[in-house]
Amino acid sequence: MTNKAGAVMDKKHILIIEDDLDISRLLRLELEEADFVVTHCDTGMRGLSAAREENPDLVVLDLGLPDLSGAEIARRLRKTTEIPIIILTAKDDVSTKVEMLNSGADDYLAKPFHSDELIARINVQLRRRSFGSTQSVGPMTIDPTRRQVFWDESEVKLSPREFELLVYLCNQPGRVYSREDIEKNVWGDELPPSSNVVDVHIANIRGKLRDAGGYGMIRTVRGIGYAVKG
Amino acid sequence: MTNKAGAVMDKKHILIIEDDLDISRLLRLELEEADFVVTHCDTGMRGLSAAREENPDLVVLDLGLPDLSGAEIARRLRKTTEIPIIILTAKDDVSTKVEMLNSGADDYLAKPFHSDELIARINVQLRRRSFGSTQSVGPMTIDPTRRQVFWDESEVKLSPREFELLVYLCNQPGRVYSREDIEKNVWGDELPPSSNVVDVHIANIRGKLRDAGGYGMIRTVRGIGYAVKG
DNA sequence: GAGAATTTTTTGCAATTCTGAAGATTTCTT
DNA sequence: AAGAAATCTTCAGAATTGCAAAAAATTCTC
Repeated sequence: MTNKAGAVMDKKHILIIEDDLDISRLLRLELEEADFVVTHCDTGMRGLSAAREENPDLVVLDLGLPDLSGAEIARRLRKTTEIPIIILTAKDDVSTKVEMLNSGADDYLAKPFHSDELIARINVQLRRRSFGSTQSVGPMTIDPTRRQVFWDESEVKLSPREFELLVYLCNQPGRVYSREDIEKNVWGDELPPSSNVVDVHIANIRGKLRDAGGYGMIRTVRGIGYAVKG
Repeated sequence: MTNKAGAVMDKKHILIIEDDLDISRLLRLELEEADFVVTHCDTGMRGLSAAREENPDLVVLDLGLPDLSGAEIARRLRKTTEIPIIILTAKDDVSTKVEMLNSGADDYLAKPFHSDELIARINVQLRRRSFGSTQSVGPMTIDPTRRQVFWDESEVKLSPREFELLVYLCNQPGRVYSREDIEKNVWGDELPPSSNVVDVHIANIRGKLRDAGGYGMIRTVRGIGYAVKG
């Protein structure tokens, strides 16, 4: 998944529920290669609790697990969440497909499959959901689709520029962005040569975060620019 | 374009873009059997304009049309709408699949296919996007089949545009939709560059909701657009 | 085709946000 | 510790954006 300059994009988390270790190991490699974070469970029960606890962005579910049927898992996942589910299986008959899709699965891929296709289908599902899931930096949470920032539970209301600036800095928490970088990416190309807009906005963001109880989230790097805690 | 106020509209509308008449005729039968309303176009250009005018709920797109490539059609559809697209084709190679899915298609089915599977996959797409039956956002209830909105128990009478706009915002409660998104998806055809129709309609909806006792349902996000509480 | 309802555009106003300058403060260097 | 450089704070005018009311245009209904 490529990344345009300025966009917040953390890695998506995929949960694999699969009892065949050879396949799961291979899948993990392929998906990590494609820049996903991967968790693996080898039974349905463990998968269900993992889905609840880790809140993945998508579940890849193998049919034919030892403890629970795939349809059962899909239905129980659907009851509590809307996490997209992609079924993976050796069975390729229409009735199974239809049953699974009606049980709440979002896609169905028969083995043997090509990992490029799986990745493309994963991306389709992720594309459809919230365009950027919430990102957390310490106790601060940024939700790009809602355009909201929270410190712990309380909302920090930012102006449009302030929001974009903070999102930009959170692109890579810890990384120091120069004023030049910030001006180019948050303001565009045309700013007067000696303007302190960036500084002023940083100060305003700090002020608003402080009102909500947040200290020391943005670090000044003298002579260079700013960075958020990483 | 959209249905007139009061018209019963519970059947979903599918647009088939397919140049092979045998297949399209068969598809129409199967889909109508499954209780969909079906429109058919035999070229890409006609398909694109039909998609714009008729605002279907889903597009079934055949690859290998005489005038435009499937990827081109998918991309152009995606530019203006979020209508789900299912690709239908004789080609079954991975690279084509990946290309199409990356072009904005939501699913891909290789011929020969079983119509039950196609219908199941259509339902998966529709399930995600629209609320078949009534949907509630807080004390507000939307009944798409009756085209009615309620605040608690009392009906809020909205004009067609107002209704469409509210339904669009309720697609993903909480998500901020830009004015551009809203214009493209609710109005479709290009509006004059500096029109504030969206704002005016939002104001009208707010007014009508307020008359029924509903406050703060639509949030303004300065510089971007609007979102319903979620 | 007249009148009503709806949609769109226009206009003016109010509120928010952005910006640049100037002075105060902090940090760094020697 | 003093001087220099960088950064922070403050604030008022400018620019942008959203809102409301009403007029104009369009569409629908009878």
